[in-house]
Amino acid sequence: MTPAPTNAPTGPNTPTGPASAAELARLAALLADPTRAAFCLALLDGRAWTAGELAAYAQVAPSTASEHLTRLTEGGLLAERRQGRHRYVQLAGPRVAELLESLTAHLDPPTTPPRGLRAAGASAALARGRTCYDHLAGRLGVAITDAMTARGLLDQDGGFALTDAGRDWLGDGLGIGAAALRSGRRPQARGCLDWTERRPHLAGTAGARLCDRLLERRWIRRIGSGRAVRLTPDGATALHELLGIDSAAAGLV
Amino acid sequence: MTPAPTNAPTGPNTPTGPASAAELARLAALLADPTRAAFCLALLDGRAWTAGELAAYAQVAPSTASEHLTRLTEGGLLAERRQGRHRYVQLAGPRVAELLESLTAHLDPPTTPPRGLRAAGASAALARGRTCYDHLAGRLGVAITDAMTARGLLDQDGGFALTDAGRDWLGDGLGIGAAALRSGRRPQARGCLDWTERRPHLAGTAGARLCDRLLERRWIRRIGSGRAVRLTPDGATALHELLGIDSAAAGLV
DNA sequence: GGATCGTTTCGGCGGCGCCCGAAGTGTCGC
DNA sequence: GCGACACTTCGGGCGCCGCCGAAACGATCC
Repeated sequence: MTPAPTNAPTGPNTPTGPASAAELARLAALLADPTRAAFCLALLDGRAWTAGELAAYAQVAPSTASEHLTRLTEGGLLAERRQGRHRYVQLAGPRVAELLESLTAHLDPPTTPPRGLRAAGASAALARGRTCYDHLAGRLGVAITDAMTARGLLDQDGGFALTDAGRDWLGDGLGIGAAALRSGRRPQARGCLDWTERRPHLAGTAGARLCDRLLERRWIRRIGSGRAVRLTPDGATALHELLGIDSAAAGLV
Repeated sequence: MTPAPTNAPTGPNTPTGPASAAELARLAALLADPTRAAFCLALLDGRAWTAGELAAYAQVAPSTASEHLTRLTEGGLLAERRQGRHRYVQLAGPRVAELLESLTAHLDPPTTPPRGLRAAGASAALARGRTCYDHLAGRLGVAITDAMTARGLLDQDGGFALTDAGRDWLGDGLGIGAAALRSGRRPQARGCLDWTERRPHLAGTAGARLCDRLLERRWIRRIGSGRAVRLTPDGATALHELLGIDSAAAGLV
């Protein structure tokens, strides 16, 4: 007995669904081109790039890059700021960064390690620690997240949320008050899946403030102009005192 | 003084980034076609559709639908099951559903209300209550989420997580034990943004088990063959007893 | 003022991909 | 067995889109 198909053709292609298929397709099409995708991934470092930089990065003519940037901006994924003869663009906001994370998290295989000494060194630095839009990722981000969870500051069992103890810890230990954690509709804590570790690390406003604070206190520092960060000696001491993290054992240095 | 652009062209288009731009583009391209997007949105009801149903739904020839389904399946978004002369397809898993949610949540305007009596009636039923892949959405889903939060069963302040009280409540009140909530890497609680309410509702394994249980106990029932569900009189009573929800006032009936 | 640089607009080329109809394969009902 | 049905494969047509180079524009530097 094969059951006859019973699903109702509830509606046509036109806007009957949760959102019109046309809109979804239009959004997806923005990222469906390798060059535009490369732009967005580059901009995941959270900073503003000029049109020319992106063109060079993706190896296309400036005119081509210009057209792509216009599409991405009009599509709401990018925000632009004209300054003199430069066109600075960056991701339109945390929500766009989250969207890109969701998508990249679905890319099946962790990419194979790069060849070459220089590339390998840069890759290793990125794996140790980096920014992911506005929060920390890499082994550093995961280590902090794990330590916070182990100390009952973060709850990963029931989802991904700061505990009351976690909020106190951010306030007392790092001076990140409740006000700094409130920011519109953005969640305070959110899990962001890491592409090197394949494990979640702290994102949301708490993750962003934490990253800000660590940079302010010079516990971490940016390496060159990229998204990689390294732990300073002061930072290693502080993480040990605050969270009991052994930075050498965790492979953070 | 205009600062000179300082971002380093850290690498070419090739796989230097978090994930190769080509892979991201390939994934996005799967959803960049209106017909494929319509398929995926239809499949967000969590059930299996036949190829013919989807073709009729999206108003394309069977041959066209067949090709699209092959691409979506090979791309990892859909899972298929051949049964006799039918090809049943459904979303490949909760992660794909989450991906689609992330994308649809980014579609700017809540779609304008549909014209026509029949369409308006169906739309109103969907707004009252429906399934979203494997959990509850619409006013019903939001009302349950809000009530759980108000009663301290769910923590939305620090993120989105079940509290200890919440786990007890699921176990004692609904017979959903800790074992049922554990399911690989999937989070127990997760916020899913609603397209009608623009507010989060409970997803994750807890949301899925909760939906299962409500269907089992006949507290909710599917309307026809779509994704809309309605609250039964027994269900209204139970929700009032368990969560203090006034279903009439909440617009659930 | 003129030269330079970053960016934009335009034309044109090439290719991919979406679509359909027609024909073919396998399954089910009689 | 034969027809009906669901689906798939194949060719071919059409349109869109990404790419570039050339030329125009505006800001900056000298």
